[in-house]
Amino acid sequence: MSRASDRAYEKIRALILSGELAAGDQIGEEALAQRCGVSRTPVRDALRRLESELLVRRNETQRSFVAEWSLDDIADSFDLRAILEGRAARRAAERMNDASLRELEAANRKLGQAIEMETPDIAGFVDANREFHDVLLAAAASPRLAALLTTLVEQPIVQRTARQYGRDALRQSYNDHQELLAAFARRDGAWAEAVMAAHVRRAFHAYADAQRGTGMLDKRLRKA
Amino acid sequence: MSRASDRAYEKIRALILSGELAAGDQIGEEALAQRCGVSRTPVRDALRRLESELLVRRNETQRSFVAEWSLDDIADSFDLRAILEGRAARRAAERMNDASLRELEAANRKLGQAIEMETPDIAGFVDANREFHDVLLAAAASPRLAALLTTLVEQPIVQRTARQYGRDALRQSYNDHQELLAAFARRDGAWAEAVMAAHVRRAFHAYADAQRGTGMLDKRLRKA
DNA sequence: CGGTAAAAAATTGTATACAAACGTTCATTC
DNA sequence: GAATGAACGTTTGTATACAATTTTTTACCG
Repeated sequence: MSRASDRAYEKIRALILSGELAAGDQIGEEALAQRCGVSRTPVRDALRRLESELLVRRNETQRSFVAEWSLDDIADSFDLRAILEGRAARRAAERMNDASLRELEAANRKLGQAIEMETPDIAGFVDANREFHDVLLAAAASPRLAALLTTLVEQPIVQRTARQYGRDALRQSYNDHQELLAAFARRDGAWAEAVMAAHVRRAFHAYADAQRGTGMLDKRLRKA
Repeated sequence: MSRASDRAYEKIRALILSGELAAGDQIGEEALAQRCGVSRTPVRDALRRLESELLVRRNETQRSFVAEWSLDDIADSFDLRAILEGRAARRAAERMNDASLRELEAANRKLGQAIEMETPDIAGFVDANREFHDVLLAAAASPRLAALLTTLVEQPIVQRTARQYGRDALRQSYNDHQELLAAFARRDGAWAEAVMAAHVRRAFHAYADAQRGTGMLDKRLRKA
């Protein structure tokens, strides 16, 4: 998409994920347009996108609000990710070729290096992790699966999760990926699916535990 | 959404699904605006929605084309539906309450009546079928699952599939639903999931067989 | 006071004008 | 004749004005 539209999307998304726009807040198009330095037209585009990603919700009369994610919502989201990423892993295993396999190995080597530094390089970890999952998704060769996962996987949540990880948890992620590689090398779809499902579910509990600790969860839906 | 925007959406969607806009055709915003009797603004909204439903594709330079669905694409779509509707059935079974159960029974009674008329009432069948699946989806209590399935289930494809069904296939659908009801009554999520997955996969093969028969499939992607 | 209705303010939807990007054609050069 | 590029027409992106709708305020009546 185009410049102004993208800028608005990124900016609004950042405002929401940083908490500057709090869950439940009403968001007016005009106000956002000024904050982003563009007109309402690209802001409307951006809001549509964010709505389809469930970061923004609209009430029955078309007003927009920052979506409120309860623990149930987050559980719901991870639940679907576990299924769909599991299926992606299965399909990838069944279709794996040597070139993709080498890319995945390289990505996980990078991931391994990031976590074994004196102090773990979380940015490097997240980066390598995304690369791994992207190559995997491409190997799964399902445009719809890719589209669904893209809207489902909130990179900021991945980041927050990763930042909660201690070195042990980071190593476990590395090991999961290594096991996935083994499953891929053997073209064992069922194995890959099971490993991936466990991988995502573990991430969910890490995230939920951390959130419970910080008391960051939304208490209750307000009237919109 | 609002009047002009909805009108454009419905109209364009109808043009695509009826084949008046053929797969691979480029679609200009201005031309569509005139055909729909609205300005480009609501047409752009509509195109965004259709793009997210994968009925419209955009090339790297933002021109829009009617998406081309190969048999692989249709298989991909049904594959995801089988997984997600299966998961919905499982969740519904685990959360089933008496009120929803009675609604589902009523919907399937209606479905049964529609297919047992002298000549089967396909419209009635499709209607009751949608009602059944809607209640089920509500009972599954997963907003994300609901959102994903809504974009995935192309009602026109459901309709085309149903029109291909003979009375036997229609009765099999009825029986599947009855079995789902039994699984729901026992709160047996695994049973419900398995029945639903089979139900959707059967629908896929019915659709694919019919398409192969009519030679309606897109041969190959053209250059965009 | 409490409640209702009308008016005012705020917000979103649509149309239109113009700007930017893209694709095509045609002339020029080698 | 093939390749390059400049000019033109087409298509999409953005801003803005105005229309339609919704929310809030205010004034009035019971």
